[in-house]
Amino acid sequence: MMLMSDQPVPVRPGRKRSEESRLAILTAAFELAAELGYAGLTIEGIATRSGAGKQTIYRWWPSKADVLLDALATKADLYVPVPDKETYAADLREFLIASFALGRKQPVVDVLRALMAQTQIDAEFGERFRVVFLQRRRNALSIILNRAHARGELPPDASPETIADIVFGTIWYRLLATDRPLDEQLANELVTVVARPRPKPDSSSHGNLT
Amino acid sequence: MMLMSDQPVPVRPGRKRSEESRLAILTAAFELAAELGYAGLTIEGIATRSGAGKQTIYRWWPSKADVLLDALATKADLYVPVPDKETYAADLREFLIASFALGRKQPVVDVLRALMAQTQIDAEFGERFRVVFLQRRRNALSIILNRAHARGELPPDASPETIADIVFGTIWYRLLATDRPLDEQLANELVTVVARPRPKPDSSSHGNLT
DNA sequence: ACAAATCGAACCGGTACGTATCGATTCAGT
DNA sequence: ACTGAATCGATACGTACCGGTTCGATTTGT
Repeated sequence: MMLMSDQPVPVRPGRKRSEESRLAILTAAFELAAELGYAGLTIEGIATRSGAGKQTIYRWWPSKADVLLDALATKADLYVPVPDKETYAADLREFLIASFALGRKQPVVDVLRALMAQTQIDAEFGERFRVVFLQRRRNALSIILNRAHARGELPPDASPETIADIVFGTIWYRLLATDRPLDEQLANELVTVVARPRPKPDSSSHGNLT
Repeated sequence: MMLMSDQPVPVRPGRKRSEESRLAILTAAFELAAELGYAGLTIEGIATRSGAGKQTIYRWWPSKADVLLDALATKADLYVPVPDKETYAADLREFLIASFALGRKQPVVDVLRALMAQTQIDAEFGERFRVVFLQRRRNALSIILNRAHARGELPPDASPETIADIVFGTIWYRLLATDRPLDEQLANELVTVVARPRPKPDSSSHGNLT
C-alpha cells in the first residue's frame, strides 16, 4: 500500500482521502481481475464496480497495474512468516511450504502473473513491483540464508544471491510457464538441491561440520 | 513460422503468398519492438514500416505477439546446439554458456520478455509460445538429462522435470525480475547445484536403483 | 482468357485511455 | 462562522488503437 499516499504531513486543509473509496477500488480491482482476467480489466470497469469516479482512481494510482499491486498488499493473507527451526533445510522447507500455500490461491496467482507481465512491458511499474513485492519476499529468504551462513550450514555451491534466484526462479517459472503445481514434492526437491541436507539418517548425523 | 499457413497442398489457384512481404513484416516487427518496446509496438506501425497493408498482417497472424514469435523463430541465431561431452556437468555447462550468449543480445531478450508477458495475459498465445519456443528449449535440455540418466550420472535429488524447471526458472527469473546478467558464474553455480559433479566417482553412489 | 487469391490503401465502429471540468462535500485555519 | 483547499462522484471530450470491411490493382495458376 501507500504507493502514492505518503502523506508526509497530513496537516493539509481540504477533504481527507476517502478510505472507503480506496478500499472499494482495491477490492473491485481484485475481483474484476479474477473475473475477467487482466486483459479484461479496465480503469473504467473498476470505477463502475467500486462506485468511484475515474478521476479518483487516476488521482491516486498511475496505472491499473499499480491498483492491483496495491490491492495485493492489502490482502493480508499474503503474509509469510520467516520460520526459525533447527536447520537451514527445515527453515527453507517451511518457507517454501508456506509460500506455496499462497501460490495455490488462483486469484492471487492470476494477479501475480499479471503484475509480472506488466513488469516486462512497463519498466517504471516494474521497478515498483520489484521494490514492493519481489524484494520483500527476497529479504525474507535472505534472513534464512544469512542464518544458515552464520551456522556454517550454507553449501558453498552458490552465492546467496544465486540461491535466491534459483528458489524464486523455479517458483515463478512454474507459475508463468508451466501447468505444474507448487506442491510438496517441489518443496522437497528444492530443499534437497539447494540446501542439501544430509539425507542419510544412518551416517554422520548431527555434526554440522560440512 | 507457419503458425497459420499449414497449407497441406498448395494446389490453390490464385496469387501466392508474398515471401517478401512476410520477411519485411517480421523484420519490421522485430526492429520496432527493439526501438519502441513492446508497449509501443503496434500493428499499424508494423504495416507502415514493412510497407505492407494491415490486412496482410491480420490475414496471417492473429496478434502482434504472434508476429514477434514468428520473427523470433526466423532469427536463425537462436539455434543452440546440444553438446555431447564426456560428463553430464560438462554438457550442462556448455548448454548454459551457449544459451546465455543469446541472453545477452538485448533485442532478443526484449522480445522474449514481451512474449513471456503476453503469455500471462493471453492464454491462447501462451499455449503457442510454450509449444513453439519453451518446449523446444526444454527438449534440448531433456536430451542432456536423459543421457546423464543413462550414464547413471543424474543425482536423484530431483526429477528431470524439476531439474529443467530449476534451470530455466533461474534463467527466466534473471531476465524477468532482476538486473543481474547471465554470466559464466551463474552457469558454474547452476552446474554445481544441479549436476553436482562427483568429486569422487568412486564407490557407493553407482548402484542407483531407480 | 479467366478465375482465384493476393496485394496496398482507405475507411468504419467500438473500446479504452487519459484529461478536463463540474457541482458538491469535507476539513483546516482564521 | 467564514474562507480556501482538497477531495469526492460524474460526465464529457479528444486520442489511439484495434478488429474488420471494402476497394481497385496485381499476380498467379488453370
